[in-house]
Amino acid sequence: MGVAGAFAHRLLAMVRAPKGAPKERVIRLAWLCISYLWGFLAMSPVRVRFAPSPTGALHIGGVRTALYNFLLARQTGGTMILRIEDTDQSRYVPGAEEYILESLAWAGIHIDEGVGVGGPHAPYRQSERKQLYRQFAEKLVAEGHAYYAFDTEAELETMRKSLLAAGGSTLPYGSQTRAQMANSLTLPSAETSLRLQRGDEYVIRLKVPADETIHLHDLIRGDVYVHSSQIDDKVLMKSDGMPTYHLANVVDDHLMQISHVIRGEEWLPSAPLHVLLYRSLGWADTMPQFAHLPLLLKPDGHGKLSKRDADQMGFPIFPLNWTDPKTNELVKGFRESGYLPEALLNFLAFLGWNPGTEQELFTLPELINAFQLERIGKAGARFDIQKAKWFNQQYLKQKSVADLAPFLTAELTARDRSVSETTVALAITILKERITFPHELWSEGEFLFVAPTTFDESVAAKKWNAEAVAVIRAYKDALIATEPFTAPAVKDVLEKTTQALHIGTGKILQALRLALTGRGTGPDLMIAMEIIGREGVVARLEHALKTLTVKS
RNA sequence: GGCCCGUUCGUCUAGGGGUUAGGACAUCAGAUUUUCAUUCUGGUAACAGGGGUUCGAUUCCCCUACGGGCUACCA
Repeated sequence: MGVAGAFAHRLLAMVRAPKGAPKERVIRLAWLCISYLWGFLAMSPVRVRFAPSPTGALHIGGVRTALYNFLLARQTGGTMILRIEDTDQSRYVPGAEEYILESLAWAGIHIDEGVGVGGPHAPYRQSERKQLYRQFAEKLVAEGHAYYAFDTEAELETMRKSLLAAGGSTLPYGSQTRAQMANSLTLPSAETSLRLQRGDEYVIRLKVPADETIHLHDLIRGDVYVHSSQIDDKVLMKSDGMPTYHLANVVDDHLMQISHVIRGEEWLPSAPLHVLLYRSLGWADTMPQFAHLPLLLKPDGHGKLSKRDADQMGFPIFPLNWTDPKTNELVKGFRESGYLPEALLNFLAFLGWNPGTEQELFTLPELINAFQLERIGKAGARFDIQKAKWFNQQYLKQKSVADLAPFLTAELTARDRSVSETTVALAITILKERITFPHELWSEGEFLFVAPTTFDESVAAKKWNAEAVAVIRAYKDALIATEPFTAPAVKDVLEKTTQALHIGTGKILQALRLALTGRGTGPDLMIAMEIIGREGVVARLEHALKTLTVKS
């Protein structure tokens, strides 16, 4: 619909345009048709997956990967699949899967099919698909594309060392070295079957061709070529009976009819291996398209953003709070730090992608509409929290008073304070323009409801002088009789008081603020006074006059 | 070390053979706000370097430098 509309619009614009010779126009028209036809083809429903492994908290780069997958799925009316890649039992972390599910739900990245929702290709947890992978691995062995290998870790280590000693650039296990190792290619077949029957530990390795250039077309990076001598005979099935990522990933993507593999750049080096696997399994013609995303880098640009950066850098990198089950250490999440999911998504979308226009604020539907894989950049993007904060502020500003009210009322009820709805609404109105996070409603606005117990020393030293004291003393007396006690009335009285004393209002305003709030800065003071109310204002002024002393 | 990918203001990026190299965040200054914040206006600020190709290169090609990724029976 959107595409058709845009097409019609441009067509119309072109026909109307007086510019260009007729012939030129025809060419341009043809071009336009071709490009939109291409666009339609690219818009055909897509099946994409987000496939994290439950080894800890999902980090923010993973959320971005999920987001890009999701955007493409929604844009094309396609399907977003969640697959859990839990083939490494030793790295499994309890709670991680639930964490992933909850994070995606919070972010608004909806899963159509997969863990948590089910679907036609269930199960979606790789540990539960174990038997499937074995079948394909055995098939590869039977067809000569893979082989059994019996080498122990120690033997592999020895090989590695000897290669290194020889000045080796050769892979530890590949076409150059496999002939010297203990595997079904070198051992007599009787020996192989004996070992297999006996229950010796073994792995299944892919037999990578010796001399071939493997081509890979990446939607983001273009054509990538890797020589097969650079790829080692990767383990497909581990000795514990589990597949490695490479096998499980390719098998599942094929079986689940994935059309686009959108994942981090760290997978680019093994992508040619995956191409080889698709070929060996006879699935070359239905191989998905690849798009390898630029990485999210640490703020200093050195290294990819990692879990360790979380609290060292002073900003979250996990979507939600995460308590490490081993260390019991709590790491704060974006949600708990006050980031709004729509702001985080908007920020994340722009880390490595942009629409090519000058619009920066995008709702989710707008992102879905504007997103294009082709417009994803190639270079790694540093993670800069400043911009995330700005996005958050923008989205927070758009929130209604009703949306924000709970943040304030929760704090108030926690303190057994009951405040009228209109007062809360008034407080939010003056506070919301100044804050970046919802919790700042309280940190910035607490004084509206609770009298200050301390005063900012530096402000007092600068602003609390004889003039201020004179004005505040007179003002306090005048306020006792002020009726009604509203912002305009209170302002009027203040102006009259200062005029009578021949002192500029501006000169004493900060002292007044200090007396009322304990601080030198804050929201509109007159409205604040209305919220505090006559009784509170007078009491606070009296307290301040007693407590603060004029320093000469 | 080897292989792969990359490099436009401090950061995210637009652009692309001839542009005053555009925007946003951050920063600085001014205006508004009788304070601060918000808002508005303006400023500082970038094509990594060297060779080609070309009338012309930031844009295309090569090399170098730098950065990143991978190099596990981890994903």
